Amino acid sequence: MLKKLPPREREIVDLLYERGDLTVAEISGALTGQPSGSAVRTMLSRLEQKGFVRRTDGAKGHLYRPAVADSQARTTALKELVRVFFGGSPAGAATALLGMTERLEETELDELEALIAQARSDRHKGSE
Amino acid sequence: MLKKLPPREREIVDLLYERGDLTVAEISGALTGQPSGSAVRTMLSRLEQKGFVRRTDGAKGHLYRPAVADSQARTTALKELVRVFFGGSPAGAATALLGMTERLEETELDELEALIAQARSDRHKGSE
DNA sequence: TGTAGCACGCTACAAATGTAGCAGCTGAGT
DNA sequence: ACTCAGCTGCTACATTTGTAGCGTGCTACA
Repeated sequence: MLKKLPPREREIVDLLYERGDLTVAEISGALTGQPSGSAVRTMLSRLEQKGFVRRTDGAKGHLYRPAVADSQARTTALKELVRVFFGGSPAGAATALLGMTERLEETELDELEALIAQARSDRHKGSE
Repeated sequence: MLKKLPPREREIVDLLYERGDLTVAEISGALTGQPSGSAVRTMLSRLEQKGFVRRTDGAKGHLYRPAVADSQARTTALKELVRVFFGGSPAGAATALLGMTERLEETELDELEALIAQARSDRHKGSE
């Protein structure tokens, strides 16, 4: 799990989830304090060792990406956050999310309402 | 920010957000691997030093709690997670949240719909 | 075909982290 | 008053993290 990673390694993995495949140079440039390529390479080796990132041979050098699929990582992270900060209530988290947003697209609102409608029907069909 | 904390310290702070005020013994008992009270005390001292936790004198020993208010910590964590895993789209995260849930309470669904309705009206009032 | 980049993998090392041992203080029971 | 139990704050120390320096190999191009 990502929580077990030290700060800098976590920062790198987060960056990879955010931006996708990146080279050492790109990572080093994006990290706070712009550490040397050497430093970043060491981190990446350790992350690879631990199984958090995978490497590909690209034209301009190696490319790195998270080893765990985005979708799975998202779900895990979300669950964890919900447990810690929202007493395990996804609805509470969703509420906070909605309240937090400055501006939502109309289509997004539609989509959410559809989701809610579906949750309602699932609920009635499920039991009780 | 919480992301800068090493794994074990992060684990402690998360626990405090999850459970509220705790004693050293309670923390030590709840952590993975049940580290000694000594170890936990050291961590807590460091966390206090760094300004992440605050201490209170309770009857059965010191009580520890997060220094940053829950509401603020929640928002920060949520924003971060949305940025890293959902391309900065809160609606996307909310969708994932809804889809993830096994069962939602009727009242929660109502609340969410109300939130959405309000977001709509805010949106129309705001501009365009 | 020499040489100026790049990018890479080691090696090294200071600082931070994770953990526990120990001695002291305080309150309750005898 | 004596002692035991529970907590506390140091101190110490092995391991892990974070960072950089080097020497090497491979292009591309003067």
